[in-house]
Amino acid sequence: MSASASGPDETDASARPSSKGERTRQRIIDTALDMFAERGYDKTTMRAIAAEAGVSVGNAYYYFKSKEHLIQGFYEQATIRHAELTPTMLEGKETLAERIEAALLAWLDIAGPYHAFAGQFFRNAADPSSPLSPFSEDSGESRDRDIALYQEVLEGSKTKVPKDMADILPEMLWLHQMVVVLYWVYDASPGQEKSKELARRTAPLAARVVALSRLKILRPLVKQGEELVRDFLITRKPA
Amino acid sequence: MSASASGPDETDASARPSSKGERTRQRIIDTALDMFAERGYDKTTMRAIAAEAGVSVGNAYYYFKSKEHLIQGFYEQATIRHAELTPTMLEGKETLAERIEAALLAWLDIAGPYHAFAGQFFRNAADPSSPLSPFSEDSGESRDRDIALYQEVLEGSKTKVPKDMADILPEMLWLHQMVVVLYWVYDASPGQEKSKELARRTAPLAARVVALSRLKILRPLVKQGEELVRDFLITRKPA
DNA sequence: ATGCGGACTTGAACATGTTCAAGAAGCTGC
DNA sequence: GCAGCTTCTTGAACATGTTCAAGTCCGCAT
Repeated sequence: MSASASGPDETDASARPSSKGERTRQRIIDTALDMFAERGYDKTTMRAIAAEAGVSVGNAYYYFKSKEHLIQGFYEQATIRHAELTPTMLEGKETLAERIEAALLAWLDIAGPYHAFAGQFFRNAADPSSPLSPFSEDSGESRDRDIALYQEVLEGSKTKVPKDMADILPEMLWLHQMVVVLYWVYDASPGQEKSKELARRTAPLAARVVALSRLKILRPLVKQGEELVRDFLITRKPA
Repeated sequence: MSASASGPDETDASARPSSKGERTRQRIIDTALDMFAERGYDKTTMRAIAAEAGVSVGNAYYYFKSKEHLIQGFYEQATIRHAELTPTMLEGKETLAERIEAALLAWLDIAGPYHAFAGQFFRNAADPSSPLSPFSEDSGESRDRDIALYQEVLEGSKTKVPKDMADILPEMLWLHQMVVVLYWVYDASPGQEKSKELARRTAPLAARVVALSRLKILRPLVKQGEELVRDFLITRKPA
């Protein structure tokens, strides 16, 4: 939409992997993420990032529309690593509960080092008008990658899933993860242990809910819930 | 905690209703909220607020630690009006579903005019380190007022509530409201009609869940869910 | 090689949230 | 009324995200 005439193609970060510009871009974002992790988001000024990366302030803005946009790198990196790490952790896990737990804990492990600045990160992500919101279109790629991961979580398990729920379930498990992430962001316990405990305790609950959803008495409820999710959550345009 | 030596008592906004300072404070926040509603949060500069309110910039900072803190006024005002408006709308409503719906719609009505800047508001509220977060201690008063309101919603209905759930239910309904609010913040439909529809459709679902929670098959699930909420959500210190 | 067009880079200038040292105004006990 | 204390007010100075007009560099067609 606002991909104005100037500036490199921002939607495809891996355009020409080693053109001069691409290297500069990489250097800037690497520096930025390092500094964010080290001193926090707010304490890291654009001037400092530029200086450390050996470019001018204006140059940083040539590649990233705003300071917020630098954060998108974090989100992207995190979901990629999540997608890499989870399958390993899923091996040998057969029950749905175990698998959900594994996926959640994998996320917490990956995000752990960034907890210190997660709050500031999250503040920006929560602004719907920001391209960083997990619900925004710009984050679609990262989000879809993460949702697909939960499809794997489901498919490998022995739990039978009602047909009509099958295709909204990954999205719901992703939502479950978002809730855990939300809690994590607010979690002040040492090492964010409480978040891990939350993951360990909600995972079997979620699995049980899935299993129970087949009960006859619950059918109407489940049906309505399913329609609700379909109407309000899944707003993918027809490809 | 950070209530430093200088500055007026910020925790009790209604200290001395008509002292000079209190009037100035009031003038500033009224002006600010008006301007926020009119041109949005980011577009409203502290300088503009100060000018419009007829004070200096520094003076605004004497009463409000930061621009963000001006928003707390919004949250506070909203919950107060919510508490005022809802009882009227509850009159004559007997089913739990109707009552939940009424409470939700009341909130949406009140917040409606501020939707334009709700995103920016929300961004700040989502930062856990910000005193504005609905989960933060500073917002406790407003939040508790809102939770208490859901107690009323419950008490007036004919639905029987399992004993052990009775005292966590208001908190859960408040959470339900938070979800609707979250959706509302992201809602781009004209007049935020979709949010209202969401309220209308989730209200009966919530009510039904409450009713079904008495089923024997669901007892263990409900029990665990209840403990979960108790352990992770309700962190009130012993009075 | 030369020149041209676009990709890339610069840093000063700007806008705006925030701080602070200084002062004005109001109050209280004498 | 006055001294002294607190509350309140000021506006200039500062920090930092962002913009922009002007350059520099690079690859390619001629």
